[in-house]
Amino acid sequence: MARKPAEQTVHPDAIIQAAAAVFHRQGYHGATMADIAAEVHLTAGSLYHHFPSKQDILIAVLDAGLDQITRDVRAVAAGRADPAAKVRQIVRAHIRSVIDNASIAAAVIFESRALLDDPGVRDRVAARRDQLEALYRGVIEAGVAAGDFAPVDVGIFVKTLFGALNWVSVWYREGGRLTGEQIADEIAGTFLRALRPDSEGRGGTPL
Amino acid sequence: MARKPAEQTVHPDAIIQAAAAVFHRQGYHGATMADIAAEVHLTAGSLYHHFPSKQDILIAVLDAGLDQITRDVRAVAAGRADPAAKVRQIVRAHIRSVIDNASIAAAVIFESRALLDDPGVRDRVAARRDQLEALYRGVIEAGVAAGDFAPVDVGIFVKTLFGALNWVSVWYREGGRLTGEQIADEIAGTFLRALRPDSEGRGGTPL
DNA sequence: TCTATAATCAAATCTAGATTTGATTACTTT
DNA sequence: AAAGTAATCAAATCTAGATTTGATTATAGA
Repeated sequence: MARKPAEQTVHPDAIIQAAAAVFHRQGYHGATMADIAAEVHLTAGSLYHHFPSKQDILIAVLDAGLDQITRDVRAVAAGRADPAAKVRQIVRAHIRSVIDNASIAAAVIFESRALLDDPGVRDRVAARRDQLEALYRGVIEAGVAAGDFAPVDVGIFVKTLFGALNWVSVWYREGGRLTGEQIADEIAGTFLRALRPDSEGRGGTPL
Repeated sequence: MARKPAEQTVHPDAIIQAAAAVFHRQGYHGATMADIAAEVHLTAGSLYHHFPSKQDILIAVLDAGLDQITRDVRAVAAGRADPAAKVRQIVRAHIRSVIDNASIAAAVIFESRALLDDPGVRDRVAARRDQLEALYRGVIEAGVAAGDFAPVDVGIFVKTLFGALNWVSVWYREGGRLTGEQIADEIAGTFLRALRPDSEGRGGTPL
């Protein structure tokens, strides 16, 4: 009783998307292979033809999410806009990423913990996160060094920014009061104001 | 083969603490009743003498966490310091709460999702979160109304602040470069700078 | 067309782990 | 000290759900 020829063959990416959606809805542990399979009209067993295990599906989801955001942020960081513009662009990119791929982003943020046991995987994901954080740090440091930004504690500032941006995936709802763009601008504004050099300017090149 | 008389009788709070620690380490679903029991030198079955189910233990953990932070924040919000001082105090209280009870705080932030199914519980926890958020909102709104703060979008601002503060529980490590107090001050500083009324002051009572 | 391979499915395995059960013993009360 | 209650334990239940297994069939390539 087998079925489904070529046109119905499922692409791995479709499974990743489907899994992310189910993880988002029910959490990694709350998601069964059958749930994920149903999303792409397969049976649980068939998933093993595409991925060796449930955990590997999660890993694929996380990789996809980190790939995407890292690519976007890296592009901004590498550009030659001034620091303030870069911060604005990064915030936009981050939020766009969180909103456009809400499920995958949520997985990166909330489900990485599910891999806490496997040290190999855990470390790889952690490393990728650190790498992303480093991009942010670079931009802020450059701004501080140039005197464009107030002399904040860059480590704390970046983590603060990260938390605020990631948290968007917790509360953002399609069709809410503001668009993603507006939210991004509002948040970017908040952090850019926080970075304005002190008016009681002593030190740093004045604007 | 039973044991352990009075002195070894376990207080429910001890179980809550122990469970929070295990949840923190392994996540709710990754934590077994045996793990939690071991933490307080009991066997899995004995836990049922104190809590009707694993889920009820999680609920108790979440309640404890929300109780604590809500109490602290409410005290600040109700006080009559000026808005800026209140913001600083709230940030301190929130971070102290996150750091002093890292496990419980992490549970509130990350494991609430484990209750997504049970609508009754989910809604109750959500309501308590909203209630906490409302306290923050009130303080910011008062400051904006008084002209002490720039006219930010309060809804977004509060969520941004929330995200930043909660995220501390993700990265904070005992014995790190900065103390909790220092971290709180740095973060409070960031948000207070973001709230400074525009220097190009038009409208609002100048400082 | 014949054959190998890929993609599926239904049904069987297997296991971890939550919850129950039935003692057992310590403490408290009378 | 007898009786009742609270707190434990070890061992048994039970079930969900990940993973395996053994067919089955469509499509591609020879």
